[in-house]
Parts: sequence; structure tokens; C-alpha cells
Amino acid sequence: MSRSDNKSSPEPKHETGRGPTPTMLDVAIVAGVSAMTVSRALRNGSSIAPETRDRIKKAVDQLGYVLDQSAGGLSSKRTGFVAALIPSINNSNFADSARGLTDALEGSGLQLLLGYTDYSVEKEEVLIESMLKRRPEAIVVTGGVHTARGRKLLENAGVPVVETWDLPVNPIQHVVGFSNADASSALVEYLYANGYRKIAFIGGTTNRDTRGADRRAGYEAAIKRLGLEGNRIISFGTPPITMKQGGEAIVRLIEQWPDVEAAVCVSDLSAFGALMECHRRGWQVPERVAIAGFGDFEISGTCHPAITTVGVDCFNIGFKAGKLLLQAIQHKRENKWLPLETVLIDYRVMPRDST
Amino acid sequence: MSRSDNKSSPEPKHETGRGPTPTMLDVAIVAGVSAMTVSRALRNGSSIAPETRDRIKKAVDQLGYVLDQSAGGLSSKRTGFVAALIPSINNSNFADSARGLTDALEGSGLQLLLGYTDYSVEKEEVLIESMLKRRPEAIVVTGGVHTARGRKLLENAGVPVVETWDLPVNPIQHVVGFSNADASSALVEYLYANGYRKIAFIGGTTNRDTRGADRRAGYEAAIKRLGLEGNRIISFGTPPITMKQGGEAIVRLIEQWPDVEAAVCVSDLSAFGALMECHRRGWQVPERVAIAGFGDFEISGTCHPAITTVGVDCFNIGFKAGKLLLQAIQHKRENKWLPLETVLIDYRVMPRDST
DNA sequence: ACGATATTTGTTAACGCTAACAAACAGGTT
DNA sequence: AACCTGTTTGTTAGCGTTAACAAATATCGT
Repeated sequence: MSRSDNKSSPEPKHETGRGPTPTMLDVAIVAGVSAMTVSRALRNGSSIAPETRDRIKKAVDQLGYVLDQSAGGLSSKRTGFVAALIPSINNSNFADSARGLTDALEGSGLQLLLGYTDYSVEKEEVLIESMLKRRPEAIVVTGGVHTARGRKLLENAGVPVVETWDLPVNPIQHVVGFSNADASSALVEYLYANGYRKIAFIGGTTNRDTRGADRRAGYEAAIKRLGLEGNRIISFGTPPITMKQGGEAIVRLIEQWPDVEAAVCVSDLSAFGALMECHRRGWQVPERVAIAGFGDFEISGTCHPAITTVGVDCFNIGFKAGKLLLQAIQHKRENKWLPLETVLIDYRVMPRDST
Repeated sequence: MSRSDNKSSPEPKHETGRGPTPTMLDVAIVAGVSAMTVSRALRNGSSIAPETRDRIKKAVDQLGYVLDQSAGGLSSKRTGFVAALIPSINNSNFADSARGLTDALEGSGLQLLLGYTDYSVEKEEVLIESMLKRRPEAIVVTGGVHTARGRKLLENAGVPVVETWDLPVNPIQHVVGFSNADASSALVEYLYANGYRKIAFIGGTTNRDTRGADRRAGYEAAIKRLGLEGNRIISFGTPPITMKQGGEAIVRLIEQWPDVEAAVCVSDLSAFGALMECHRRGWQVPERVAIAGFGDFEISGTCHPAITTVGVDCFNIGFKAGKLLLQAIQHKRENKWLPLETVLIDYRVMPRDST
């Protein structure tokens, strides 16, 4: 399963970059200037004679010098990065938000460093601390539920914090999100308006995915408000539940309440799994049972029949969080404090063929 | 769309963590010891009187102190993180690899910091430099194709480098991957063995996704080797191509070569799009046309009919890269140099109902 | 009780960079 | 020439931590 190097040269050329990593002083000596001048040449906005800058750039290239931003940050108090914690690196919704964040930060000199929490507040806590140890200039977290210690860390971080994707009851600072409960309610109301009465919910067994839990709460609230028959809730698998689990859940649902007319799934993925299982069993969708999802993943628009879902402006969650952050960082540099904001993000029910 | 803070207390409690962030010295003073002793208490392996350690921990909690690892790294030359660059944060294959990496690093004291390149070598170059500025202890990149400058940066980084997911012609250092071309060939050979002769390939228009390009090359090689009729290649959309584009591509394919018997898609996502489009048009799969994908995404096992694909041990790509890295870092600390390794990862054709 | 050894703590000097100030220099004006 | 102004470069100190060494204290055998 493994072979050793196949290079022809006797010594691997790239040992360790031949000798110790060059420092700014090395560059300065080669260019015949002081270290400070090199520092200025590598940043913009400083006054430097063009020819000096060229000479320095040449020395930088020659030595393969790369600035040590940790050391720089120590001195300047500007580490040049923003930490973002997302639950999963396999979810197009969070991917869109991350892209929005990246786009918002573009050109600001701030880099985005990602960590993934695997939908666990405990892992989130560890990650918050790890990130804080590197002194990010701001932190973006997903959701408004944290461990007690995680929350305290964020509160005391001394940098702008944005909670996204939810509307926390008691926000830490800024918020960019929407009410998953309301969105879920809206979906139930849409189904109601289309004549469905016996409406069930398919989700995970725990509250690990807090957005999933909120969606279930929204479903329950809507059922109650509309005066519909008792809750039909199938809980199956540890969140985030998979396609396969969605498939197994719909089977259980039909077994347990054969009269069910529609199933609201906690996400498009489980909805898709349910849909395919229906296919496989010859249950017509939406005739036998209607299926709705959440998130407007690509799959729900592509599959056949296309799945009714709730579309959220995920990109904008990231983008607005990023812009808010930039403002907050700017204010902080001027020793002001940006008034706390809660930015509401749009969502909308997207009727399709599965309901 | 936005409200100001709704807290009842007149002053937001969490201003900026009341005053400047505490330093190690602050902790030391509270605990009645020297800064060095605090430093020792916060790491393990150093000899410290248990009661002193307790006192220090108490002071740490009281002040909400968080270690500044940048400063620590400056002094100790150990930044405690590994950089990993992946093309996308919305791809379960790379997610599995990232999880493997995380698991391999667990308990080593090394944190994983992710950056995403969006399948672009130019963005990769920028990210490599950004990461290098923070002095990672090792770097994991996806693929063996980089910009000239990106490659040079990696070569001169002075830290272990692992290229993953491909078998680069001219590796920088270590490699953990497999031949996408061979895997693709294997899939074509499987189709051949099952009686298919007129086999097409659906992929993107550019070589941006280098793994996709390799898979096309593998298809072409197999076609040639098997003495099959000329290449039928549909290129559609900028990689990574979407489900929808897969759907459009299969339509074009059938229009252009109505006698086609099977389509090999560059990934499961495009294969799924193609499959659904066939559904929609009433083309039976695999009778009218067989469809195969690549990657064994969850979707290809869940959908109906399930899609024949190539399964890759993605987790192990990350896991073995991580273990290799740990070894290399260890060797480096002892001023030795770990012999370069190429670790081959397993893949296998997974026959399902779509072929 | 004595030195010898092990354990725990402290002191000093970097690590690589940039803020803040100081100095040198150019060009123009009187 | 003396002065002012603006641009460019240099010097010094310090950011928060840890390595390396030194010192103090505890533990032990005889």
C-alpha cells in the first residue's frame, strides 16, 4: 500500500526549505534596508519609495519569504482572521452561508477560518476555545444554543460575535437568522391551505440539531393553532438524519398512522429518502402521502416529483453576518461599540409536485 | 429588518469583556506565582505541584483567561495546527476525508483549520499563502495540480505536505490517494463486462476539477484499450457540474448519439440529475440507457433505481494523511526527515440497479 | 543531621513582527 | 541661505508566550 519516494535525485530537494525559514530581517539585509521598511513594503498604505519596494519584493521572492502573521498580530493586535463554526462540511445550506461570509470579507484583509462542530455543542465549545486561542477578530457561530462554558467564552471573547441561522431567545451579541419554528409553521399552514389535515412530522430523536428541534416546535405550534388532530411525530435517528433514515421513518409513519395525508420532514435529505422509499413501495406521492422538506437543497428541485420545501436565503445569512462583522470590527478599532443588531433573513415556502 | 438590543440592563453586560483581555501575567499575579508557572500549569507534562495547579486554574476561571497560542507559538515554534485545503464544503466525499483527518489528529494537540478552494488552483494559491502566514505544522491539500507559485510555496514551506485524492505525477512530498483514471477505467470495464459497448462520458467543460479530468482520461483510455467505438463525451457546465447539468447533459447525449447504451458520469450528483431527467422523460434506466456515477454519495444508494458507482474510502484518505502527518511532524521535531511515502487508497466499483 | 537527589518555582532572554517616535532627506518658498 | 513641508527611512521598545537555565525547596538515605 505504500512505496518510498521515486525521485531520481539522491537528496529530496525540498528538505525543509533549505535551512531555517527566513525572517523579515533576512529580507531586509538582502534588500539593504531596515526590517521596518520591509514591514512597510509588505503592507499597503504605507509610504515607501517605489524603487525600494521593488527591491524588497525581489528579495522576498529570492528568499521565498512568507510573512509571519502570528508575530505581526502579536504586535499590531490584528490577527487578520475571522472564525466561523458550522455544524457540518457536508451541507449545501451551510456551504452557501460560508460562501456569503467569504464574499463579504473579500478585500477586507480578513481571512475566514472554518471549524466544524458536527452538530455537537460540546465540540463547539472545544472549537470556540481553540479559535479564541488564536485571537480571531470576530466569531460567527451557527445557532443560539451553546454549552454554558461555550457561551461564557463567547461573551468574554472581547470581539464581535454573530449567531446565525436561528433567533436565539437570549442573544450573545449580533444575530443574523430567521425563526426555524415560524418557517416550519408556514409550511404546515401551506399544507393546510391545500386541503391536507392529517399532517405528520419526521425528524431526529434528540435536540442535538437545534434547528431541527425548532422546526418540530413550529410544526407542533401550527397543528395546535389550526386545531388539527393530535401530533403525529416520528423521531428516527440521531440528527442530522440521513436519507435512509427518512425512508425508514416514512414506513413507520404509514404503519403507525395509516390515515396520514402529508409528512413534513426536518430537512430535504430525509424528505428525499422518504420519497424514494415511497417510490420503491409503489406509494404514489402526493396521492398516497404528500411529502415536504426543508432547506431547498438542489436535490429537492431535481428529483421527480420535485419536493415542496422551504427555501432560505442562506447566502445572505453569511453575507450579512460578514458585513455586520466588518462594521463591528471597524467600530471596535475606533473604540466604539456597534449597537447590537438582529438581522432577519427571508425564507419562503416553495410549492412543488410532492404536495 | 433589524432591531437594536432588547436587553433590560442599561449597559450591555458583555461590552468587550470588561477591559483588555487578561494575560498570563494577570493570572500569575492573582494566583501568586510567576508567569512561567502559569505557562507550565496550562500545559501537561510539566512538573507542577498539584495545589499550585489548582490555584492557577481557579485564577484562570476567575479572569476568564484564554491562552494566546500565537504568542506561544512564536516562542515555542509550535503553532498547534494543521491546515487542510479542500475544494468544497458541500461534498460528502471531502467531508469524510476531513472527518478522517480530524479523527487522526484527535489527542495530538493539533487542531485542524479548514480552507476551501472552490475547485480553483488560483484560490488555492491564495489560501496556501494565507495558511503559511500562520505557520501551520503541516499542510494537506486536495489534488496534485497547483499553480507554479502555489507549488513553490508548498515546497519551501518547511513543513510536511500531503497531497490527497490523486496520484500526482510529480509529488511534492507525501501522497495519500488513488488513481481517478484507473478507477474510472475500472467502471468502464465493468460496463463492458456486462455487455455494454456504446459507452459515453458526461463531465464538465474544463479541467478545473482535476479529479474530474482524470476520470475522463481514464474513460478514454479504457475505451481505447477495449477497442470500443470512438469517444462519446458530453461536456457541460463548469465543474463541479450540478445535478441539473447532469440532466441537461443526458438529453444532449441521447440527441447526439441515440444509440448510446450507457453513460458514465463524472460524479454521482450529475448521474443523479441524469437519472431523474430520464425518469421525467420516461426513458427507462437501465433499459434505454444505463447510468453510472462516481463517489458513492448517499444519494446514489438511496435513489430509485440505485446508481452504480465507484466507492472510495474517503475517510481513510483523511485518516492516513493525518497519521502520516503526525509521524512526519514527530520526525521533524527530532530533526529527522520521514522518507516520502505514497499511500494508495482503496476504491471499488459498486454495481447497482442503474446499469 | 548531613549532603545528595528530585521536584518545584523563578529569572532572563528570545521568538518575529509593528507602533510610535525620531531622523534624514527632497523639494519648494521666501 | 534659511526655512518650511512632505516624504521616506531608521531606531527602540514591547506585544504574550516559552526555552533554557538558575535557584529554591522538598525528600531521602545514611
